[in-house]
Amino acid sequence: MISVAIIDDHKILTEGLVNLIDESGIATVIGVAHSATDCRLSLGFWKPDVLLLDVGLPDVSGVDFCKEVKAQFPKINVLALTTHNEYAIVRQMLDNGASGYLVKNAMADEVLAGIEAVAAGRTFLCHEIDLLMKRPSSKNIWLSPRERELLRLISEGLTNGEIAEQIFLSPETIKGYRKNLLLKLGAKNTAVLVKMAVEQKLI
Amino acid sequence: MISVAIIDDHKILTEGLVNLIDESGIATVIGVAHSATDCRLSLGFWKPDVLLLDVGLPDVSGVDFCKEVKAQFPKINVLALTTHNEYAIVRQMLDNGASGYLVKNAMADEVLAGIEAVAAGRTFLCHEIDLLMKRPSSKNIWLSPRERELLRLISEGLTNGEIAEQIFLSPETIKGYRKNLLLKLGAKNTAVLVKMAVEQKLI
DNA sequence: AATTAAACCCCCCCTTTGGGGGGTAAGTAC
DNA sequence: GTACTTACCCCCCAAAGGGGGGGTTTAATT
Repeated sequence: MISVAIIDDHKILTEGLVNLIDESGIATVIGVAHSATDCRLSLGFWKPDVLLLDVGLPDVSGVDFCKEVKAQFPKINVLALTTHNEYAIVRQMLDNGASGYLVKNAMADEVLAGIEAVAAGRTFLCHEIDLLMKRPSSKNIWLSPRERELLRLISEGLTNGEIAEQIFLSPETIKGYRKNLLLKLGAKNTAVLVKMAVEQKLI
Repeated sequence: MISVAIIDDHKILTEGLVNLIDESGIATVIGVAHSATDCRLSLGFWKPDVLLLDVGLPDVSGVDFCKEVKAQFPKINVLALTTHNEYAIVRQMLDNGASGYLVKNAMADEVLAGIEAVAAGRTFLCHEIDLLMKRPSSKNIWLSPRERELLRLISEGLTNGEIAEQIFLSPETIKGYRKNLLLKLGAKNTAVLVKMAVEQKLI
């Protein structure tokens, strides 16, 4: 029997999930938390095989929390369960050690299949995310850490000069990054750049 | 007994909701749809007292769908149930005829209280949204239709000249709107303006 | 009926920033 | 060895944005 812990702030959803999993016969829910803080207190005690993790937690980002969990309990297999279907989020979760990724409108059987797969040490992506990750790479934008930092500063409204001051570079270098970001994202100008950054959760 | 229809693409959530409502004794679920298209086909037949409506539907915006439903079936009381906690979304839903608004991490009893209230013709906001709507109005930004249109065009990367051409105004007028938007949203420049627009769902 | 508020529209001047076009070069990961 | 990241530099001009100044129409409040 696979032991599962759930962390999600949507109480109605977790209730449904507990039912679904407990009645499946393949797994059993040994704990539910509604925030990362709650979870931290109990996780070491629960020691679940699989952790169903929402990305939109109220207190910390699920992306960061995944990293934290994997660092502390490498044996726990994290299965992301979220509404986000953006490449950047999936990619970050997987990079941070998640074993699988489900979108919340997935079918119930995909949840069970995902739990089984990650418990067995395999990776699992639900159908929608599998398609997403296999798209032509031109649509799946990935930025270097430095580029993400620049994009964040640009989105906050800093000018090239202000950014240069803040990260100790020449304004000309910042300009270079800016050009590159526009090119990479295919954005016409800063407005589109920022829109894409927020919409695609690049920052 | 209050009759309730649910429209939400998160299948696990709807299952939980059906249980919750049916077991409450105050209401009964007479139909579930996973998209607006599905719902349109059945709504006239179901004729529910209350429609639990998700805003993030896969096919159309819940905001638009609410308007559509209220136009066709004014007697159905729409209760929004969604993850969005942005002022602009709540405001639009209420303007489009919704009787209540719940965020998805609300407690189960708030869902039932909401159903009871809107079925009785009252309006209902869950605690979190009630607080949100009562914030000092400086934090709850509301734009005129024209301003929203301008903001949309700016976010799409059009220059003042291009916008002027498209909506048959002088570029100077566009400039005026731009200034006003920056002032109204307290944004330093276009980058911040666009970021706020996307994050606060103003467009 | 008069006032007010808000949305809506237009014009001037001026400075800073953004963005298009070229480059170069070190470090490191595959 | 070659591809990627990070880092830096030049010129040029169109656009954004800060500061003024006008004005109309429409709806609500007094």
